[in-house]
This record gives sequence, C-alpha cells and structure tokens, in this order.
Amino acid sequence: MGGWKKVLADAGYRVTRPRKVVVEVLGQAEVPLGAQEICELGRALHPDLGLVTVYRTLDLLEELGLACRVHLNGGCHGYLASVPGHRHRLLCERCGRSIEFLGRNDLDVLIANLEAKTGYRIHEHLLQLLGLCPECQAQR
Amino acid sequence: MGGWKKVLADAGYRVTRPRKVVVEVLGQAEVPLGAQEICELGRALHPDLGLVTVYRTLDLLEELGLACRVHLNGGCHGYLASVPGHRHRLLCERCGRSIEFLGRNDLDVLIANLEAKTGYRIHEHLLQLLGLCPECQAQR
DNA sequence: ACTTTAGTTGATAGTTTGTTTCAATAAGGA
DNA sequence: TCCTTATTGAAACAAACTATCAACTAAAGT
Repeated sequence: MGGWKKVLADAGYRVTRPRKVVVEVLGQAEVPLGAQEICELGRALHPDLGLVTVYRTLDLLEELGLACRVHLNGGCHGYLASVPGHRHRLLCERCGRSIEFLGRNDLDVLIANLEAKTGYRIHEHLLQLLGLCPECQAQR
Repeated sequence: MGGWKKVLADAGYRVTRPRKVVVEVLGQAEVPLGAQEICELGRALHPDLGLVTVYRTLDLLEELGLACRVHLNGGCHGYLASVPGHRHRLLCERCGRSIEFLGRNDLDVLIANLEAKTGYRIHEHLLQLLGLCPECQAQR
C-alpha cells in the first residue's frame, strides 16, 4: 500500500488522483476487471474519472509490472493488480478468483531445454492455469 | 492434410467452402493472423468470403482444437493453425514465427503441486513463450 | 506559500473489432 | 436429383480502444 508510488516516481511519472483511484480499485478487486468496470467502480471515489485515463493508466501499470493483463478462455483480457516478480496466475473459471504463484524451477528447466533445442532466445513467458477453486467445486 | 475434415464431420459440422478457405489460409500462415487479415487473404481463394464467417469459423476451429488463439504482448490475439495435443507455443517477438511444442512433465509436476497446495482443480493451461528466433538474433 | 512548467487529464469524435439478425444459399443424406 | 437444415454474408448494431487538444494539476524551484 504505497510501494507503487515509489515505482511510479522512480520511473519519472507523477502520482495523480486518477492513478491512485485505479490502483485502489485494482487492489480491492478479487476478480479480473475490464477497463469499463474499473472506470465505473473508480467513479465512486472520484466522479470525474475518465475512461481514457483508465486505459492509459492500465497500460502504464502493466508496463511497470504493477498490474497484469489476464487472458480468459473466451473473450480477452481483464486486469489484476500484480506483485512484481510473480508472473504466473491460477484462475477459477467460474468465480474468477485468482492466485498468483512463483514460477518454479520446473519452468526454468523447460525453457532452458527449449532454448537449446530450438535456438530461440526466450525472455518472456506467459503461464496461466484455469480450473475450479475449492468453493466452486463444493457447489457442484 | 485432410484430418480436419473428419474432425468437423465427426462433430456434426459441415465441410463448406468458406471453412476450407480459412483452414487453408491458416495452414499457410507462418505468423499469427487476425480475423481481418484472414478474410483478406481468403478472398484470393474465394472472393465472396465474409468477415462474419471468418469469426464464426475461427470460434469453431478453436473449439475443435484445430486453431488456437495466440496472446501477444501488446494488443490481443491472432490465430494459428494448431496440431491437436500440442498446447504450447514459442513465438518470435520480431518476426512472429512460431513453434509448437509438447507440454513436458515439468509442467505436469508444477500443476500437481499447485493443486495439492491450493485445492484448485486445474484443467486448462495456457503457456506461451516469447523470444527471438535464430534468424532475428542474427540480424542484430 | 506562490509561481512555473511540463506531465496528465477528460470530453468528443473517430477507428477498429466483434456480434446480432435474417433472407438467401449450399452441403449431404434420402 | 430433391429436400432438409446447417451455413453464409450483408447490413446494422454494439463494444472496445485510440487520437486530439484545451484545461488542469503535481512537483520542483523561488
């Protein structure tokens, strides 16, 4: 609850009202949110909040690793707050709740093998798992 | 180069001209294509091809595992032809060329661990790696 | 605290992307 | 070949995202 301000400032960006609001909304969210939704929720805190700014702020937060784009099975992406360094997500298909987890060595081994085999130099990876959370399993 | 017809037929769908065209275009492509692009390329083979049909066909092919949605770092998804069973991709960030590979046990181990730790039941996963292919590395 | 200045904002308009509807068409079995 | 019904494509619509630009405000200097 404050680290993000330093990240913004260190990168030469300003800590503004709308940005605070977007970070706040993302921080509260348990489920990936679209830009539209973030804007509506944010207006409870700052009625003048504009949709355009939400888009811009999301791009910015993503660039700084403070938020991440989530790819759902059907229609694409919502956003979630992100702890830098945690790159991988586990999402519940029914309720949308998510957990971040650290990429284990398993993945590093896989990547190293692939680099050797293909000649590619890999520097980004996107791993997302979909399933049912314990609560949603119980409801069946 | 005909397996897809059987897959369609077995699932109760018809093998139509526009579908052939979309499959053909995807099969030739070395790079993820958007619906718009597929439509334009497809019109070389079938001038009447409609954009709406391309969207519908892509959804269908994805559902049957014959094509897959690819998530790029910036703006979302293009499509690629897909060999069923190969769920993972390695994409070159510069030229867009891609390789499919089989999810190794590394990933299965990771998933089993997570299920045990979180109580989630995982049944889908999305793994995508981004990097530079050998050709693009050489060009620098 | 006051001023300055450059990053930031938000309304409007525009573009791109995807969806709904529905009459016309064509695939595939009889 | 005929018949049934899935499938198609145009047009209209809806959603998602972007460009522009005058007004505003955060933050550094005085």
